[in-house]
Amino acid sequence: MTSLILPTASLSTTPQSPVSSSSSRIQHTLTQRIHIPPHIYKHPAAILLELCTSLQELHQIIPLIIKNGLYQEHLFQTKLVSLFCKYNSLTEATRVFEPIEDKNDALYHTMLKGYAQNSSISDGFSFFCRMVEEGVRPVVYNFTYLLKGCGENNYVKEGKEVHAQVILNGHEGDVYVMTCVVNMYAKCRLVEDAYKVFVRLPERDLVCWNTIIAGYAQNGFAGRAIELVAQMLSEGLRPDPVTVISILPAVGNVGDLRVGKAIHGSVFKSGYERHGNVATALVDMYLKCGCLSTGRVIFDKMRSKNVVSWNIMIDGYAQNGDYAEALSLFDKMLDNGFKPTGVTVMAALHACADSGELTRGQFVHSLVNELGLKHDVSVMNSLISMYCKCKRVDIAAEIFNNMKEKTLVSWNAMILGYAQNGQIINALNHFRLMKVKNIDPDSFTMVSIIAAVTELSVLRQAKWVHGVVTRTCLDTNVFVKTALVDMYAKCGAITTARKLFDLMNDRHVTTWNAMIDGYGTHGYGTEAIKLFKEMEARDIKPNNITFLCIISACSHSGFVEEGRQYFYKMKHEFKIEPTMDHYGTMVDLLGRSGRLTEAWDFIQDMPVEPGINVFGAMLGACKIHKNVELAEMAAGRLFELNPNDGGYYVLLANIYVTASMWDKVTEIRSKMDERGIRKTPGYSSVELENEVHTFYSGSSWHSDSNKIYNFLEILIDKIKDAGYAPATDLMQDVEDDLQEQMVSTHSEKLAIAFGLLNTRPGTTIHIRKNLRVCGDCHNATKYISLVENREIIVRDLHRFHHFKNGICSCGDYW
DNA sequence: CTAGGGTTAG
Repeated sequence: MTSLILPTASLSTTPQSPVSSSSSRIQHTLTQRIHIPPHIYKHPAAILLELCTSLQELHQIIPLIIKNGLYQEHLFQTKLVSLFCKYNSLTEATRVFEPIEDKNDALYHTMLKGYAQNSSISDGFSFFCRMVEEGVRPVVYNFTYLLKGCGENNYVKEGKEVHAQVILNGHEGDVYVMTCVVNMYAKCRLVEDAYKVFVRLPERDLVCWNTIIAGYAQNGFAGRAIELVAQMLSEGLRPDPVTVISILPAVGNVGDLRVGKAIHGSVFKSGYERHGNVATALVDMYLKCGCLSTGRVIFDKMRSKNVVSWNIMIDGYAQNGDYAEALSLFDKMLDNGFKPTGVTVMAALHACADSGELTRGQFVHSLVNELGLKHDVSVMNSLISMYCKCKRVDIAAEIFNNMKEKTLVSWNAMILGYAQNGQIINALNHFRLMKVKNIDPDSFTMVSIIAAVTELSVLRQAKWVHGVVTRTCLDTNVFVKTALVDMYAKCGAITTARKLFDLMNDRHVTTWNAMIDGYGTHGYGTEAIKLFKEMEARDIKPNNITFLCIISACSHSGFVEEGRQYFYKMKHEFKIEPTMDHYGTMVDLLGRSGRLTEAWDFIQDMPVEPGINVFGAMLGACKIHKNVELAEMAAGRLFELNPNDGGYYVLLANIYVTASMWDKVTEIRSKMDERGIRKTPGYSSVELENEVHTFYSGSSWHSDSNKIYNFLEILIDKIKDAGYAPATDLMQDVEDDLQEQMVSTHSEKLAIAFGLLNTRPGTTIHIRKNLRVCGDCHNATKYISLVENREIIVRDLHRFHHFKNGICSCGDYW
């Protein structure tokens, strides 16, 4: 970095010594003034250079220059340096530049421009220093290149240095270079410093006003930018298209439709709406303000749409969830012969991902290769996300592994993909791999990792990830903290979750949702309602998820009236349209409490076609309350919608079992055999010493199998003495004692026995089950918690059961 | 060589 420091002493004296003392310099100055004869500047080679458009063409022209003996001419040398710089070939430019013996000022200035625009900032600075040392006096526009480079690369220290040099060289009053200084500070996010320079300018023209306005707009100070536009108007300056294009994105970002419309009006009056980029900026503003149709009208009217206009429109639809329209517009863009850019492809992939359109996603993927966007990391990251969202983590992983240049975003996309597709081990392994490769995680990484651990629901891992978050200082991020609250709640540590929640001073709606849902799934309905009321008291606006959580919490606690009120409140007070999940939860609320006909009527009154989850909730309620008639009706509709889910067949069969309708049971079982539908095998897992042990019903593969079965036998005798009666009414043609033996080896019981055997007395046992806990196991676990004096927390498919002193937090209501 | 400001984004 020291090479970037400018030679202040020699420079500051430059204004006082207009001509360098070196004698060769005097000669150079003289040659510069030599008149260039027309046979040189009108030579066909000179004209060809003027028309040159690419590096290849330039290479073809050079032999012509040499053949005609023009290579030594200053005009050609300068032009060659300039063109090589323009086509990004700095090595060739220096190859022309260095051997020249009598370099004139123009040559130095050209070379400097090349370094400043195409190379690293330090190269630009080094060359500047060299130029000064070799006696060339810097001219004012030399500083503009350097300032631009500082701004683009966030080089604050160097930028300030150039600012000082500009003043030392007496250019303080030059509005051109001072505008560059203003721009440099604004680009370095020091917009207040930019403003200080701006206000001290002796004269302020439209361009420098535009610069400071854009500066505030780009740094997130939309209001201030709008204010400055007003001030500019009051000083008698009329905005031009650049002013409009600078201010509109800021207006869009804050969603100030009123100001946006006012600008639209003035644009219309001045006739700027014919300016393609102004129209594009207007479309963008309307889309960001959520006015899709207005944006579309302007877009459709545009005569000269460019790629950016298409990109904005496509992305606007994708962002607003209208994936079909986004993709149809993408097709239209291709039909109109536009070449998609990386941004287009990312918007299209976003639409494919969120609508699960794998086939179209793969089509876009093929375009990526055709368009030569394979080396655009952002595009590749979008491909990874698309494949993950479309559940093809395998393809995503292949892309990820083949990427030469991975960014943090690539890692985040891959880890999130693994976490969301249940590949927890892969997610954690990639997190470890990141560390090996010395890539520091950010808040996005941590949210994904926390989600993965939440899926595991192992308290030990939860504490580990919490530790990582603290050590990496990412525990200040709201999203990370919210994920932690959710994680602790889902790991059964509801008290820890609440402690973290209370420690937060910057909660997001999702934070409240996580906590309310945590209470709900643990059966703490009263706490959930209390929290909702606190939200209201603090004027925090609930969203549709909040209502889903609170109604579900009411359902789990049997608060039917309260649940109904929240549903009403959501629709009428908060004007939130219920989703299918809300309807499902309402059916669950009514059905669970025994109001079966009411639940059925609720389904009939739904304004939309009921989905699978709605009939699923109905069927579940029929199982609890033993209603065969309604169960058959719900199941009929359910099998029409989803004929291949084994779980619902088993549920109906069990309803028949309870009603002793054995012929119906046989009928269902043979139907399942016919259609090749199988029940998901149930399993329970328990964590021990950093290892997760999984048990299936009646399984004996565990190395401690004998010990577990012996212990379980003693345990069941013990709870029988306490009053436990095993369920023996589950099958028709099986003897009671055999049935008892079958239920006694359910996976939950094996996992609990294993947990008790391997933990110290008094330790809480955490069990995870992939299905809903069965009635007999629920009953047995209550007794076990009593006789063993242990707290047992079972997380099943839908909720948590906290067993303590012979009772369960669900109040036998699940 | 002969200067300064603007639009889309995971």
